[in-house]
Amino acid sequence: MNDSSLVKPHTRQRVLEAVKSLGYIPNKTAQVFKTGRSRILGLVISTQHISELVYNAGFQARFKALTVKTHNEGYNILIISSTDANCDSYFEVIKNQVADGFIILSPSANESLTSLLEEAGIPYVFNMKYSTNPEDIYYVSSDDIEGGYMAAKYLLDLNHTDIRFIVGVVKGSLMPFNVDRLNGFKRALNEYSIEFKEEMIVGIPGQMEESYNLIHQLFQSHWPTALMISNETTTVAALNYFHDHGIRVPQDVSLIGFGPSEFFRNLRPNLTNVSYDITWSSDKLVDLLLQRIEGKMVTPEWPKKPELIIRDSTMRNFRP
Amino acid sequence: MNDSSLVKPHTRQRVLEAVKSLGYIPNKTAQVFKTGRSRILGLVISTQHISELVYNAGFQARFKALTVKTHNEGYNILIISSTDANCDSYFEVIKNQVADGFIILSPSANESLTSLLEEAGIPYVFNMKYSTNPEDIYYVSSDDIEGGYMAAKYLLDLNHTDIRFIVGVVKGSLMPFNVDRLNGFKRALNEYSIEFKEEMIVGIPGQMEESYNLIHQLFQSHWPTALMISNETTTVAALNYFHDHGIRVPQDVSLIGFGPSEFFRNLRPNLTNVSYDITWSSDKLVDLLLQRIEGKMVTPEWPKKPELIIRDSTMRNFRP
DNA sequence: CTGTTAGCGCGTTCAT
DNA sequence: ATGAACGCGCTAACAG
Repeated sequence: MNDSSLVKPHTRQRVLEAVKSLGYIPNKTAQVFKTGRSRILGLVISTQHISELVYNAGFQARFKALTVKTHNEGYNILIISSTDANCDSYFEVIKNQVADGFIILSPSANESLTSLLEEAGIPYVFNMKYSTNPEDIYYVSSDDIEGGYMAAKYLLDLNHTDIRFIVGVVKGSLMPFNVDRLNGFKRALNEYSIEFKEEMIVGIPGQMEESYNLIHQLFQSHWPTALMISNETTTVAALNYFHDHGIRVPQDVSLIGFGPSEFFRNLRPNLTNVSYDITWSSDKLVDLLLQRIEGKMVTPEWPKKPELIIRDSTMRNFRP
Repeated sequence: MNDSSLVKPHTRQRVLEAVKSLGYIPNKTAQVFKTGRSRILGLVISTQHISELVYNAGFQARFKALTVKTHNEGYNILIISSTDANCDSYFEVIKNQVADGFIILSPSANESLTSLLEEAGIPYVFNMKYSTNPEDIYYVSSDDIEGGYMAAKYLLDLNHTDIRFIVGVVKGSLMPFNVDRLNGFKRALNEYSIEFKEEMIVGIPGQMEESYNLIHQLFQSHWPTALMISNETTTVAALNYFHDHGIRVPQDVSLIGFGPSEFFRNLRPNLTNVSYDITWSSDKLVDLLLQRIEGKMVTPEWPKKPELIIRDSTMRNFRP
């Protein structure tokens, strides 16, 4: 049944016939037990993350890319949702799953989780760098510093100086990739000798309603000439707010989004955006995990630079 | 370790200490093998379906609802993607997975798949009715006839008679739920003594680009006063087309969507839509499957009626 | 309450 | 080229 080359075609034929007539189905569980390989990869996500799925185009794109790649490699994905954002609880959940390895989409991974996984000998990868320890190499990051830089530089070139950078905030602190984007933003300001002010950064929770309200508050108190928005849901909320209040994009305010280009192309107006190659990074992530699991060779690569897609939501600033 | 009530607290304490000091982790695979229960539910999806994930709000909502419900019941979801649309291949994929049961999101299930699963004793449920055999009871449907009816009736009450019903077409044929919606549509026409014409039905593939182009063709040849659109992607494509060509909603054309209310609330204009309770039906679906797996009692219920959410994309027709 | 043991269904090895 | 036997790590049943 397992295509062994030691079996005569005739014998195989007879076996297969018996299988068919008896309706025999091999016990997959016993196979997994015996071989120690389930060909399942665990995808660890917080339940909160799943709840924000609608309109979170970045997650959708990553989910799709991971599923397709995993399928092509002969694996399946097990969705492992953890209610608790506490990272130690992640380990409890992870070790209780049947999987050959784990992809951890964690906004808040930490070093104790890493060491627990390492000690237990469980193969894992993270979708972003979360620690400063140079020995932590099991992640595929994107070049977020460059992303923040290129968006800001483009706006500065268009004569915008009154910019607001809207970033998602989880439990009062910035996600690591947002810290990077922010640093890129600051670097661009610095190059153009524009002083960075704290008020340029606007922290916003990722949900639609709250985003809408906070955009409202922002524009009540001060109307910037340009906006960079670090997550898709808030970008949609902002567009809706502008639509509802007759604020024209880009005439009254320029707007740059971050995320999958396809998503922004289907908005109106078409949005200028910083686009990351999520398919690429997802593929690399799975390759990295399979390397740990099956010793598959992987050529290490630098994070791919994001791309600035210029469309219809940005224009030159003429305000003083 | 398994919280047996037969063990003295003191002994348990000692065991737990040993576990900790040795770093012992139970072999989940062996547990699954021995007990025959993995607490995994397989979610069977075609790869094409996954590819259309972005903007497919109905799928996102169902995925989220299923994941949350499953998690609450102490199970995890295994994503099983099948490349082939051929249903016999589904069985091959399904029987090769470690799972206690399967949720099949198939647009094209058939009766041979059912009988294969039945014979093999594999617990399964479908997310929609796909056959006319009254013995096939393992599905949770929604009341799509009513959905089509209430949308059409609402438009007819608003004096619209020149209506187009845009429905997704897969491989040249309508999905079963679209057949139902269409029948509801016809029933409403009949009640108002409006003659049904074939041209009222416009078949469209679900993707964004094609939808956009077909909407364009439709409006080039004939401009109806109202549109009912059976899938979300096409709805977004239509809104984008109207935006790009200065067609006002609802002044120039009324529009009714089908799908999760939340999705349509975040569009501009806010869309009148027929809303199904996907959380409810997903919960019921998981309950039904768990009933088959663990003999859990389930009270059978009628499909829940959809709700017509009236918002800003529909108005009275004044054209003759 | 605690310690011992059979056996789940495979893949693998070894003898024929 | 084929058949027989072993054992993976755990749970459950049973003896003590």
